[in-house]
Amino acid sequence: MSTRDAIVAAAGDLLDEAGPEAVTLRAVAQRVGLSHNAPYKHFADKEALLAAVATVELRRRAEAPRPAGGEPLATLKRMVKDNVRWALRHPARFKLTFGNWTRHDDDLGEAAHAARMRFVEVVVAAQAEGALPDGDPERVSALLLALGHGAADLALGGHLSREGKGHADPEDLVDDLFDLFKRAAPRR
Amino acid sequence: MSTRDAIVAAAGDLLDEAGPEAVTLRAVAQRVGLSHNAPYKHFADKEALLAAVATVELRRRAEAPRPAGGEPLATLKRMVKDNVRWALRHPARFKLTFGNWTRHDDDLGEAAHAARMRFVEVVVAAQAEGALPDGDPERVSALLLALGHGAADLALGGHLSREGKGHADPEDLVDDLFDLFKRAAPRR
DNA sequence: GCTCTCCGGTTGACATCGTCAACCTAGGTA
DNA sequence: TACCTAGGTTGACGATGTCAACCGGAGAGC
Repeated sequence: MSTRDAIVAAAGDLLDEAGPEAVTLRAVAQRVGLSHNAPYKHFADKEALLAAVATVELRRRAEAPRPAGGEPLATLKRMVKDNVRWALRHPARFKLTFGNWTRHDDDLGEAAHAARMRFVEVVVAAQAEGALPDGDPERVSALLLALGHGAADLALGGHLSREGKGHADPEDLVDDLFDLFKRAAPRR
Repeated sequence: MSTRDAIVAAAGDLLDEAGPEAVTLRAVAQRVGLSHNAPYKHFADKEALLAAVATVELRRRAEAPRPAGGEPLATLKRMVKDNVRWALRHPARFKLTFGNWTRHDDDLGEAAHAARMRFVEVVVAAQAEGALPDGDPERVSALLLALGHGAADLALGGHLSREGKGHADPEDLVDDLFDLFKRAAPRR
């Protein structure tokens, strides 16, 4: 593993273990056993390092093998719920990945695009079965991703309904959306 | 206007004009014409000040009068799109409001609850007309809010489909969701 | 074999930021 | 009159991102 990769990994670990505010260049460098300025030999600045962390995270999630069997619609639902669960389990990585980038990063953009494309493929398959409305598959895919993203983000902020009456888990909202699809499907 | 309110307003203005990283306690204090430590006489720490900014923002949005006429479903769609447009026009305020709160703030929690309740009311009306599926109105409302939130957040991060083929505005996704509602409505 | 040049590393400094402690002062209260 | 307190000030501190300067060693070119 290159030193650069070690720095990225250390930053990711720190993120998980101690939250975003603990991810300081000095702490990262120390964890790798280097001096506080070593990261600057591999990254232009802190944001570039964080972009690398987000990129490996997106790639890891996109490259994980999917059990391709079963109905496309069920697979799709599983994928969206997977996204939601990932966000809830690793809030810091989730918020970093989809967070505040002040510059464009080519690698990150490409990794994000690849991750999206995995959804589009399954949407196409589901449309072929008549299980999803026709229309641009990228747009249908965006609808799914947006709902999952929003549900997870609101849940993390405590902005879903309070406990008790009317309380909704983010995964429940995914179920609701897929129920809508079923009831609106071209062939039922 | 109390000094406290002036500080909150100054922080909000800075947020709009120069982005989140420009909102430093010193800059806020200077804009109000006070010394760099004056905010501590009104807020426990920076996060408490930011929570106050988010609270007034939520209250302002919740208290804005709605043109109550027309079909509830159309009103609802307008409200969701309003949220999306607000997020796109004021990304910093949007991200602050729904962002990373490490502590609970009573005022902020209540303001957020009130804002949600405005949606629930309209959902109830739409359900009474059969324009929305039955089921817990808070949960249907959460579905709407989550989609709008997710669509706006992804759009801000450039995570919706690229320009050109398959490109989807966040408002388009709201339209798509309401189309689903129409096709799945109990009475069409 | 000698020299030169980078690549990756180090040390030290700097401005800025959030925060704390101490002090000050005017106005209301006992 | 004496006192307390709300709101303000100054000055300091440690942490952080970043910059500049230095440094050693592995190759490339002669």
